[in-house]
Amino acid sequence: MKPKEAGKEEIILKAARKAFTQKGLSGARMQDIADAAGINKSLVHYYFESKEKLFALIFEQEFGKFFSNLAAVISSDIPLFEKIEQIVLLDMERLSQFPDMPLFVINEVSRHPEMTMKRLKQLPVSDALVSFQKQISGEIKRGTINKISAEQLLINIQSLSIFPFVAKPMLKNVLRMSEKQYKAMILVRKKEVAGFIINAIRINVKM
Amino acid sequence: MKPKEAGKEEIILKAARKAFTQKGLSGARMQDIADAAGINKSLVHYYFESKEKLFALIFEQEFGKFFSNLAAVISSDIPLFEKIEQIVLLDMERLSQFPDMPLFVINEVSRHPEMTMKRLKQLPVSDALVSFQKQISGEIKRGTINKISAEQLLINIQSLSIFPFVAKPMLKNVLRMSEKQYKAMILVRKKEVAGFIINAIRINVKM
DNA sequence: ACCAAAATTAACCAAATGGTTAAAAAAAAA
DNA sequence: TTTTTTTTTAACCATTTGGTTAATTTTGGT
Repeated sequence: MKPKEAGKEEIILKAARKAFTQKGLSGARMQDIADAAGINKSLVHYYFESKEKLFALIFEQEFGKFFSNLAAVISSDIPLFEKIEQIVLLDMERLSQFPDMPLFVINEVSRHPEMTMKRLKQLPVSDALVSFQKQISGEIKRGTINKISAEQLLINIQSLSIFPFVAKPMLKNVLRMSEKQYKAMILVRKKEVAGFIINAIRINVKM
Repeated sequence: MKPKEAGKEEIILKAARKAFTQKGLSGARMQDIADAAGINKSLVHYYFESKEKLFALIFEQEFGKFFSNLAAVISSDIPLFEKIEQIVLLDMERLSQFPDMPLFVINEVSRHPEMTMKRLKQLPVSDALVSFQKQISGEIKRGTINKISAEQLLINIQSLSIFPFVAKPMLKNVLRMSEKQYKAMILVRKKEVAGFIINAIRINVKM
């Protein structure tokens, strides 16, 4: 019943994930991964062949997290403002759970754009954007929100959600925050970001 | 009058900057830098001693760009909405000029938070935030904007400005954008982001 | 108990890599 | 021109690193 014995593969993957997300592909060392997993380096190769293969595996997992459920929420059939709240909530939950995932994924995509194209192909985000655009155009016509494209709005939402996690050490240093203060700041964001976005696009009812 | 003969040091630095920003400290190769500069590898050491020293030099330069003028604008004595426009404009100009600077700096700060602490110490951003907070508190009391902390507002501004550059290849892939479309998207942002932020905090005058 | 298959390890290996050295070439000083 | 200093290079070197091999241990079936 110990948290141990999770299967060697799992243990190695866990160690590899930590190493790769922290130091990147070129910065991570197979020996370090083996040490962190408490096993011989050869065993890592025994299970995962090569560093590249292992990295690709980790990347695929992390990449999946990045967009999980996003397309579904974006194209779901709920009111716009509610939807914005949902997206932000989803993002924040995901990011709180995997704080160093986005920087890792962004780095890899930046360094090997071709390799990631494939995975992207089957991602329905771009399609979901179409229905999202329809909804937004409807609201604009109805005069409830200001003119904005679905693309720009989505980028704004993701920027406000993701950036504070990507730039965590930066923000902590520049704004002189302790870990506690940083977490508090994130908590405030969870509550305020959606409202911030909604305010930004909402047209106030004249009284 | 050719653009050549800019001094070997400059040439090396340029090649090093490209290598380090693209591949990171561990991913960049001294041999590649020498090749890109069209010189012998030993000459790189002759001028810059070690890889670490060279990297530190590049990092310092890039890091400087990240915050140049920011503190000054933040604590300047101009109306809030105007100031927001100024900050966004400053960010956008800077980022258009050095598109891969923020990801590079963020990565390095993430991987070596201690090392960067020093440079941060003398950065007056944190101080500038105090006067910025005063200005915001004033506006809130006057009932012109919604309640928000200077910290959160600044993070929002920087998120909306920086993230689209940090996540460029990501966005291009996910949203199926060509380089041309991406640039167009950035252009739109230059015009709209400040307004987006101002709308988000502004309290409409009742009629 | 015995044996075959799977798991695990220690010892190596070859290539890559940051760095050094000593000599040559170029530039500057005399 | 000669000498001295600076710049540049080719040849090495030591270490690191991803990966392999062969042997050992463990496991599971008979």
